[in-house]
Amino acid sequence: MALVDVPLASALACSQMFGVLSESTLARLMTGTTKTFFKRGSIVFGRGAPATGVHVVVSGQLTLCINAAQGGEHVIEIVGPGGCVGEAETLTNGPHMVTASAVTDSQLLHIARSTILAELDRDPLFARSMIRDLSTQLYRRTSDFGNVMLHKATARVARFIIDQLDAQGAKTGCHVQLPMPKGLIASRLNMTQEHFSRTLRELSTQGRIAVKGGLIDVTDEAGLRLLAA
Amino acid sequence: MALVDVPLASALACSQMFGVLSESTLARLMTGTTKTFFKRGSIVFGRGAPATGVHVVVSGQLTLCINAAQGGEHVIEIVGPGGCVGEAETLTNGPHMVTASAVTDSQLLHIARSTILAELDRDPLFARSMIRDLSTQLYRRTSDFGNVMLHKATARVARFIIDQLDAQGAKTGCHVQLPMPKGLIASRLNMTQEHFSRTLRELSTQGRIAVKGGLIDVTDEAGLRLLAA
DNA sequence: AGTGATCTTTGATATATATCAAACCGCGCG
DNA sequence: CGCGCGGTTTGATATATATCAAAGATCACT
Repeated sequence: MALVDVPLASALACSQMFGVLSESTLARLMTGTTKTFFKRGSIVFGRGAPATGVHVVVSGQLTLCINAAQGGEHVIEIVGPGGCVGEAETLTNGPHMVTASAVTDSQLLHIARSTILAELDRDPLFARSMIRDLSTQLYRRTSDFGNVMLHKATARVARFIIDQLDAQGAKTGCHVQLPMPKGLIASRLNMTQEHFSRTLRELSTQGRIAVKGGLIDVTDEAGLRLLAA
Repeated sequence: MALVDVPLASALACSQMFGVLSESTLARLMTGTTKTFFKRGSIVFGRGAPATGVHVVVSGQLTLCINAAQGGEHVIEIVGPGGCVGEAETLTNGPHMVTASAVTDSQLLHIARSTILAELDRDPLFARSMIRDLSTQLYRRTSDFGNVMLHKATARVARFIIDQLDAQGAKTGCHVQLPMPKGLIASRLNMTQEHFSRTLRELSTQGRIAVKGGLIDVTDEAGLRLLAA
């Protein structure tokens, strides 16, 4: 698990949001950027804290959890390399509504709020990039919301597997590697891990998938897609 | 229910998003703006349709619904005067994921996609305004999402009433006027209208509220806030 | 290889919420 | 005035999902 020490600029450049920016913009952004490292399980920022800026994931994985006063907590998003967290809070200057934590050891970049704001005013291209990023996130969040409201657990699980299949591409054939512990995925799908486990079993007795640990074999993709719709 | 025929510019200017813009920006935006009117129950845009631009609500009310293949449908947002819909889809150029329909007769403005895009490039202030709007929406959507995932129906109802109370301000004392038929509110809270009805009754036997038709009397605000947390 | 610690499965049970069916109400309209 | 109709309430029942408890599996680390 050795972490390659990627230079700041190229690390920024391979994220969705910052990849398209000009050299000079990147240079100015780097002024307010610091490298940070979080060990697996540690908290990047907590609910209620003021947003200090945007975090970019260079390596590792973060979860965004929303947590109730009474200890309950739910994963609402899983962010991998190239992803950003904290944009909305940084821009509205509201407190964080979610807690971000590192699922695995993670290398992040932190870009200070003031740097972001200054650069938004300076570079229209950056503003456009931010607009694109926010729109995409809003679109996805809305889609997730609808998915949870509208579909039953089985359908949500089917959809999740299909999404993973599409995301991991044809390179794996019909195998899907679950990107994190099942408990977290369950939470992301708004169900308990017990229920998730049972649902997986149900799908496999139906012959749609075969589960071996964190590896899922999709044996009836069409049927699964049907369930997911 | 006579609709006042407000001039375009002042209509635009009283929306959150466009209110801060300069005269000249507004003038250019108006070039691509048309007034539209939708009768109660009619559809402004449907799921799957390409986004043609942004709609601004001048008067009336819209619902944004997400609908399943199997006919199920859920309100995810209620938009009143001054609000905007369709930004995310217009900007990502993806198809609409939600269906917008008029709950009451509604006067809208439609600003064409190309006009929006052109003006974003031209006026940094407009870009900033858009960024603020998107961030706010993302923040709110996330909050709603968390609310649905994390809290039980009673808590969601309590929260809704509290939100309405805060929104309608001190001017009404502790009365809240429900902004639309209970069935739609129930859907917005991700529950059936029957369940909503029962929950309201439960809250009222607990002495926290008193319901008379669409008017709710908050008799124990503190207790309600506690439930909502 | 052994050994905790974490993750996962399984079973029994409780609870929240949906569904179906019918009655009820307020209200515009003939 | 009565009639019909959308919206609301109520009751009985079904289903989905959570909770609690314990056993089992997996995996990092010694």
